[in-house]
This record gives sequence, structure tokens and C-alpha cells, in this order.
Amino acid sequence: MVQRGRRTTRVSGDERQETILVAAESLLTTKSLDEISIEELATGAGISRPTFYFYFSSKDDVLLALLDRVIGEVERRVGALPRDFAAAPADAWRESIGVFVEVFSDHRAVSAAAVAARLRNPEVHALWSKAMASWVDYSTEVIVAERARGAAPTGPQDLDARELAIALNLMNERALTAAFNGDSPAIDPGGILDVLAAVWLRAIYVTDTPS
Amino acid sequence: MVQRGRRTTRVSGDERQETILVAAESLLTTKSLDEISIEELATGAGISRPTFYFYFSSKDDVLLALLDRVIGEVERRVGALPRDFAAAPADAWRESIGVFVEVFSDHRAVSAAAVAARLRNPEVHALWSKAMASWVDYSTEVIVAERARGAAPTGPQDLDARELAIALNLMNERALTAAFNGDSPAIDPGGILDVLAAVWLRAIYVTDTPS
DNA sequence: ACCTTTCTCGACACGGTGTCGACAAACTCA
DNA sequence: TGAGTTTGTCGACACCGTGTCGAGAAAGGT
Repeated sequence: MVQRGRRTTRVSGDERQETILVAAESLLTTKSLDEISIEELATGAGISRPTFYFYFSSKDDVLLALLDRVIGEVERRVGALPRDFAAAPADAWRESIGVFVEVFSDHRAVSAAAVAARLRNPEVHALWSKAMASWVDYSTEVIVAERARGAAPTGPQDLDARELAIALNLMNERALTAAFNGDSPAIDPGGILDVLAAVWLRAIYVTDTPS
Repeated sequence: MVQRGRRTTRVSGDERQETILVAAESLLTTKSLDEISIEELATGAGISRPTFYFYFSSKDDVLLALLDRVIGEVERRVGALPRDFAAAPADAWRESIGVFVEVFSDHRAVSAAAVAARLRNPEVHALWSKAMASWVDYSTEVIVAERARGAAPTGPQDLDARELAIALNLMNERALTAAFNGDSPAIDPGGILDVLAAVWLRAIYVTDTPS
């Protein structure tokens, strides 16, 4: 996925690679990826432009490496959450959504760049889609389980659990990127968890207080 | 907003301008805006590249003109809708959301290009934000009115009507672009109106059958 | 000391953008 | 009808960012 020009693993090369990634994430807090030239990225890492290509094959390749880490962090933290929703459904959903809020907040620059890049770069698109799909799968499973135990209704049109999960996950994606990039209109970053959690609960359970 | 090089209004120039717009929307169904060169756009309209600059100052300027029309169509159609939600709230919301589904479906190429371009172009960003703001305002007003007449609750945390409206509108934006651009995961375009309408109703009324 | 692998960069070719200035075509008013 | 103005057109140029190639320097292994 993120291939470098080096053939075997050595030491000082990995440091350079890391330096480029750090320089990139730092630059991304200032400007968007296409405002950053490879020249800039290379200079920021103390190397020349051609040397940059020894470590990464393009700017997007750098972003891909950064995005990979961010997604990894979400996966890890979501995976560490208790999977028992029956005890306190509202809190459980809130915690799950909270992971996204925190990680996307901490890495807002990378998230924003990824959301922009996926529209033109197939690899970024694929990586993002894969992550979204995994989160949708997770949400769908929980919704199905909650319906099975009678805590959540299906609704008049037998609202498909997966399509509901997709809608809610896409809402989160968009609402979070809007909030953390100062878009307008956007939800206040401080209150976004409350708003999103409320919509999820209502959309899934058709009540504010599921049991 | 969309300024052309011509100083006064004449005839055959406007036709050329229109030809460029038509060529652009047609090309956009095939590839993304940054895969389209100005050369291509010009050739498609039967002129040379420098001549293109007589009519538009950039590719984004062309997109801005196209987006302006699409937004205008939404505004017109939303404005023509009956504003009486009390009689049949579910149908009224469904019709409102239906306008977006139809227009974004008909002009999916322009919508997708605009969503991509707003991330780098301030003018596109501003135009899109303005439109979103107006739709959020509209939704907020209706939610407030529905709460006032007792049809919709506020919820435990006094869920702010505007923030709720923002979340729902952003969900629509993202879900529609995902659906009409073949993203995955995405909601099936044929059923997206049902899904979105269901989430809106539940999020606003906390029931599937408001009265 | 030699050889190989790792790493570096100057120099080049390329493709897209935007501008300038010459000029053609059409319309205007005497 | 013909001189002047506005409208429209484009060849040629300069510029900038990308990506590649090939020469070579440093570092490690034997």
C-alpha cells in the first residue's frame, strides 16, 4: 500500500520516512494537500525533491500512510470498547461515536486531506471506503441485535438496518469534517457528540431512552 | 460571481458561453473536473484554449456557473412547495427531501464536481455554504414550528433545533453524493428517499407517525 | 581494499495554466 | 461606403509543479 523505494529494511532511511510524515502532517494544519508542493515537503524533511521520490511515490502516497495510522487508531479504540449494548444502550452508542469525534478531532488535518483526496485518488478512496464499510458493518450488527432483543423497532417500511447504518455513518463523517474544519453551517465541535448521539438513538430506537 | 471578459452584452458570445457550459456538464459525466483540461473544454466548445479565457477566467468559474443553476433549481422547487407541515408532516418532509434527491440525481455530475471543488476553491465553497445555510434555515424554522405546536418534542438535552437541522442536512448532502456517485458504502439510490425521510422523521418527532 | 546496497541530487522532459499582443470580423455612425 | 470601435480569436511565450534518469557519494559487509 505504502511502498518505498528501499528494498530491505535499514535504519536511517526509516527515520527520514518518518520525518517526511511529520512534516506533512504539520504542513497540512496550515494548507491543503494540493497547496503543498513536493518541493515543500522535501525541504521540510531536509532533503531535495528527487530524494523525496526515494521514500514515497507521490504526495498522495504520503497521505495514504498518514490516513492508515488514523484509521488504525479508530479501529483499535473501537475494538477495545465493550460490545454489550443491552445494559445501557444510550451510553454504549455515545462511547462509540465518541471515538470518532476524538480521533477525527485530533487528526483533523489528515482527515480533511483524506476526504478531499479520495475524490481523485483511487487508493485513498479504497482505504476510506474500506474503513467506512467496517464501521457500517459494526453498526449494522448492533442495530440488528438491538432489534432482535426487542429494544429497537424496524418501523413502518421495515427500514433496512444496513441502509440506516450507512445514513448515520455518512452523517457522522460529514458532520465531523464540517465541524472540525470551521465550515459553515456546522455543528459546534463542543456539542457535536450530543447532537450525533441523539440522532442515532432516535433513528435506531425511536425514543430518547432505550433500555 | 461569474464574470466574463466581454464588456457589454451581445449575442453570439452568449451562445459560445452556453456551449462551453454544455460541453463542461457533458464532460463532467465522464471524468472529474481536474481530469478535464481547459484545452479539452475549449475544443469541446469549438474554440482554442486562449479563447476560452475570453469567456471564463478558469475551470472553476465554469463550475460556478453550472452550480449556480443547480442551486437555483433547488431553491425554485423548494420555494414552490406548500409550507403547511401540520396537515401531513411526514408527506411534507418527504416532498422537501424529494426535491434534493431529484435535482442532485439529475445533476449528479455538477454536484459531485462542486463538492470536490469547494474544498479548494473559496468561491465554490461560499456558494455551496450559502445554499446549505438557506436549507438549514428553512429546516430549522419548520422544526421550531413543529415543536411550538406540540407535534415534536425537544428531547432530554433540549436538542437545539438548528444543530439538529444542520446534522440532517449534512447527512442528506453526503448520503446523496455517495449514492449518486456509486460510492461504497452508499444507500441504494432507488430507496434513498425512504431512508432519509425515515431518519428525519424519527430525529425530529421521535415517532414514525407524526400528526 | 573491494563490492554492493543505500541514499542523494542536478538536470531534464513534460504537461497544464494563464497572459500578451497581433489581428480578424462585425457592428456603428457619418 | 468607409473610418473607428467593439467583439471575438488564437499563436507564441513564460511559468510552475511533477516525475524520471543517471551519475555518484556514503555506509556496511566480507
